[in-house]
Amino acid sequence: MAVSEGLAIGALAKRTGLAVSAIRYYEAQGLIAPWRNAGGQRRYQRADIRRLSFIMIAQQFGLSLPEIRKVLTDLPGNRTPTPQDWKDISVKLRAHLDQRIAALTRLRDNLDGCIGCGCLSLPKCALYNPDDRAKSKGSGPRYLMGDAPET
Amino acid sequence: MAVSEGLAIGALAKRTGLAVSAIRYYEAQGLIAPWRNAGGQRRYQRADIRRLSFIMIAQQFGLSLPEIRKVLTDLPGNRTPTPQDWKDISVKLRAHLDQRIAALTRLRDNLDGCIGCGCLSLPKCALYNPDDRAKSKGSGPRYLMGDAPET
DNA sequence: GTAATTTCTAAACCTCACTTGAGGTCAAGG
DNA sequence: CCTTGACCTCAAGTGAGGTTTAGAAATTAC
Repeated sequence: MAVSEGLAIGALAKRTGLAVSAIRYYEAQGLIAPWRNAGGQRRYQRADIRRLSFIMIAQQFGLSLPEIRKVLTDLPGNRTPTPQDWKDISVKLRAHLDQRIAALTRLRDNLDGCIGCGCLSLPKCALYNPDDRAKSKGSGPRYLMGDAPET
Repeated sequence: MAVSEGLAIGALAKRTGLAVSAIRYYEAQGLIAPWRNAGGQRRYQRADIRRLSFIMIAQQFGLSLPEIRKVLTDLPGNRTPTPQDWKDISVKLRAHLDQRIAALTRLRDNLDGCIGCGCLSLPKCALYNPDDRAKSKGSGPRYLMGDAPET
């Protein structure tokens, strides 16, 4: 057993905590690219542990798999990320996360306004914030009130 | 035309900005309960405008439809919510939202730690936060790293 | 040299929050 | 009365992010 024949998918799954099926799914989505051994089984580099960890973290940050793929493939030559690459990516993620926090905080403040004023008419309050929603889910027009005709 | 024959579904849709299909879907999910007129068509109360607005807002706050149903059916007697009811509900939503903001903020701070230390090993950093994720999606075990054996 | 374990593929299935389509009925205006 | 538009039901489709299943082949452990 040569030292560097790579990890089998099950080993990688144990290392990352992901399901084997999920790793194969990520491959189908173009997020990771193992090679095959003589028997046709997938083999992974050590760096792929980090790659998968990054995927999980980025998901927590609210990125979709296509978005994550873009971040990863934007690396020059689609290389295995260097330490500096990870730093750069992290900075981008931070911006993403800051945005989400800001959006939620705005939402909370608006709700506070509603509670405070006791107007009871939630829909007439400050919660006219189509942006976060309209973009967040892909399908169908879902704008948030905003045009109640003269009652 | 008697004054209080209620709103038809299309009128309600215009008032709320929701699609007609969405309103019917909410009914199927037990979130709203119109009555039927002689011809079998749905008729809604005025209060249902508020009910739907509430549903949309709660969704922005990250509640699923089953969760929203629970909030609504927890009202004593499943009555049409009073002003005080809406206030109480809003307070609960605020708590929910505060939690999410706190979780994201924690996440961001942890990421900052990773960037700062330049350790490059994101998975070994402070991002061991299975909670938000493990509960957020219903199916399958998905814990977040945490057990990389002696590499 | 078996036996047990892993891995392989492909396709089907799952949840969530809806939308769309087919085929048919109801309500309102002229 | 007749048309038009709104409404009805039920089934199936969508997209994200996977899991499950089944049968076969490869690998590992004893």
